[in-house]
Amino acid sequence: MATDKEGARGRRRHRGNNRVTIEDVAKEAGAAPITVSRALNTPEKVSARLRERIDRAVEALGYVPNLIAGGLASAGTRVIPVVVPSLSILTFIEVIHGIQQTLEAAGYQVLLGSTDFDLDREAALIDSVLGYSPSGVILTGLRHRERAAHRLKAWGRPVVEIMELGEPCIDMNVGIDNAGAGACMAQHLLDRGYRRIAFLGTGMGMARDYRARERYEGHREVLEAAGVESGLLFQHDEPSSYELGRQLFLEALEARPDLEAMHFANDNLAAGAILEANRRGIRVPQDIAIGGYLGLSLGEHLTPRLTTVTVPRFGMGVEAARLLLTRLEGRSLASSRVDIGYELSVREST
Amino acid sequence: MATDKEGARGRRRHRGNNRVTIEDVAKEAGAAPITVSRALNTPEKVSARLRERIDRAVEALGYVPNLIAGGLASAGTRVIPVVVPSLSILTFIEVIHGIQQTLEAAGYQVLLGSTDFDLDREAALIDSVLGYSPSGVILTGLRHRERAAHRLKAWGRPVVEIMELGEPCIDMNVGIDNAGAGACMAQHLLDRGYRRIAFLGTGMGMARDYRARERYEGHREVLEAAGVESGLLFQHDEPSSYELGRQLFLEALEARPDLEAMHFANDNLAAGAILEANRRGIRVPQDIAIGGYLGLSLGEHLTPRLTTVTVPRFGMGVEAARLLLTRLEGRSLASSRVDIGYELSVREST
DNA sequence: GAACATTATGGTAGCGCTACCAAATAACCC
DNA sequence: GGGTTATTTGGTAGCGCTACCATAATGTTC
Repeated sequence: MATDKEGARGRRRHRGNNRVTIEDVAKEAGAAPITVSRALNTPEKVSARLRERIDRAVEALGYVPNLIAGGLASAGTRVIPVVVPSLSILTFIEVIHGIQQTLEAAGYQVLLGSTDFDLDREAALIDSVLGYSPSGVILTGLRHRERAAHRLKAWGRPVVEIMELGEPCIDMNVGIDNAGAGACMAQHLLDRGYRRIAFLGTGMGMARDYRARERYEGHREVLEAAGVESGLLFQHDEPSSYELGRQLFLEALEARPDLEAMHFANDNLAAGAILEANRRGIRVPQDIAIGGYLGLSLGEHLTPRLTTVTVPRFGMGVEAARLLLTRLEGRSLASSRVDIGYELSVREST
Repeated sequence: MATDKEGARGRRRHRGNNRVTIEDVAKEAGAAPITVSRALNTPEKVSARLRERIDRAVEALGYVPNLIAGGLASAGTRVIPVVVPSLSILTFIEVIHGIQQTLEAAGYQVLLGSTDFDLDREAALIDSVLGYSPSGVILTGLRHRERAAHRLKAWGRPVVEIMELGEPCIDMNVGIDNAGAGACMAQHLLDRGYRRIAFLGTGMGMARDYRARERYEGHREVLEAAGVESGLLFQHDEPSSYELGRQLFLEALEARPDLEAMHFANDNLAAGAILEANRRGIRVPQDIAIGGYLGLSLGEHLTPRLTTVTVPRFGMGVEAARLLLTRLEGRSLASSRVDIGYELSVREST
């Protein structure tokens, strides 16, 4: 019964990809392949009776849709590439976590790409991932090669740029105001009565993390407006680490023994500094005050607890994913730009 | 001159996916699409002259291959799903980093999946990612639902199971000997002269991180063999954090004030404990010795520096990716099981 | 119950690429 | 030069699915 017409199974061309196809399910359920497709993708368009038969067939055969084929036919796989500068920076990881959790719950998969802060690699990576016909893309930052930005705009699907906020963006933008965050900590240090304040960071050349530079600019403007020495900057160009924080701390202390406060570009550096201060018996904040940026949980466990500007990294990922999903589901967007905000967490180190 | 036969461009069916296709390149270069395909995938099979013309056309038109179409035709996208239990655990992140860096250099993309330590979700996720016709798969651990393991075996492409070592594995296996690592630290603590030694961990029920349980078993056996109290176990079921380390530390101290050493299931917990000891003025290791597992860089910056069992997390990712690539490139494998090893890093906390 | 709107199913074609095989061309040998 | 063997190129078909349209079944209205 129901002999295979037109050549039968098994005459498959390529190396036996013996997976169950939609056709197998259709036969099993006594329906057309297209109807099976509908039953899976838009169940409300298939009668309950048939749908049930199809579901049973799917179950019985262990059918798993070939998303590649589906993607080719409908020009859109359920993949969202997320392109970040580095996977060794905890911040990006936490953002990715938020993105991944939100997207996976909605049936999308995250494709990971990292650029090592190189805009050319970013452009190449964008080209490459567009080859997967993704449903949308999430990028880090607002600065990209012209070619990449242009291609993404022409592409016409949802694109979210994260981490920073500004004009122009390709499509949607979720981030925080870096200059504001830098200014916020600087203002706090001033309010605390500190006057000789340094900024300590890393990779702040244009090539690497220019967001740290924006924070520095915000910091500098506040100090300048207050009529305080504003150009105290210590920086290296290696990736952030506890070790680098330690080094910056010692260097700054040696170069300017009169410093009252240190504003670190991130909590990793600040933590390295506090840990070194602990080791040397330097009292924080009595001898030197220390402020950070990020809100890593480590900060709350140091002695003294680290004063920092807390940024909802996970939340930023969730929000970016939500924006993307909203657009993918065709719902309209209240705003295509979301300021995720930050919060000054005053603790013991300042 | 060369008018478009058969209906011309622009009669494209779906929503104007106006990307440049291989056909456009072929026309531009005056060759057949299949030849363009060859020029890109197996350049050595195309004459230098033609290849150059094609390369120029690719450049001129900004052609980017549609990997979805290629994947459908040749049954294999250059995607490697990496399935881990959680993205909030630094260890997995570092492993993923190693994998990602190695695979991306070889032109593969990492597809990220997380299971939240749920084997059913893992099985569902495996089904789902197989729908992307990936070139291979990397999984965490050796324990999976029967259905998932069976499906992957039948699938016939490279599969690497990471993090732990053992039998049976689906295909290839890169990891470390957890029981051995636990025993190693226990032995060290004994060698140091400590006798009342506790193990402190988290999520060690079968459902969650059973690798920590294996370390505990290794630890216990060593203590038992030494004729020392061996069942001292403190554990919670929340995810690891500094905070949890702090709590476990205090609980253990209260329950057993006579403890001489604490063996933590990982460095996050151990660091939380040391930081709390710092805060309370409890001397480590004089009052209580503390050992960890992982080799996080934080450990080297604590006071005292943390004695730990260092595991090459990044290296494990690199090795897993290498194994996979070796198989994908058709080269033969020295061994399908790699013990990545660990190293006892004796520092100040024991 | 005829005329229409609505919903449920199926047929066909094609997404863009590459496996397979056939044809054309170049290279080589007595 | 005829015959043989490499090398280079092209034609065809189809990977598994879904967009689009056509048709069939059902419901609704007066």
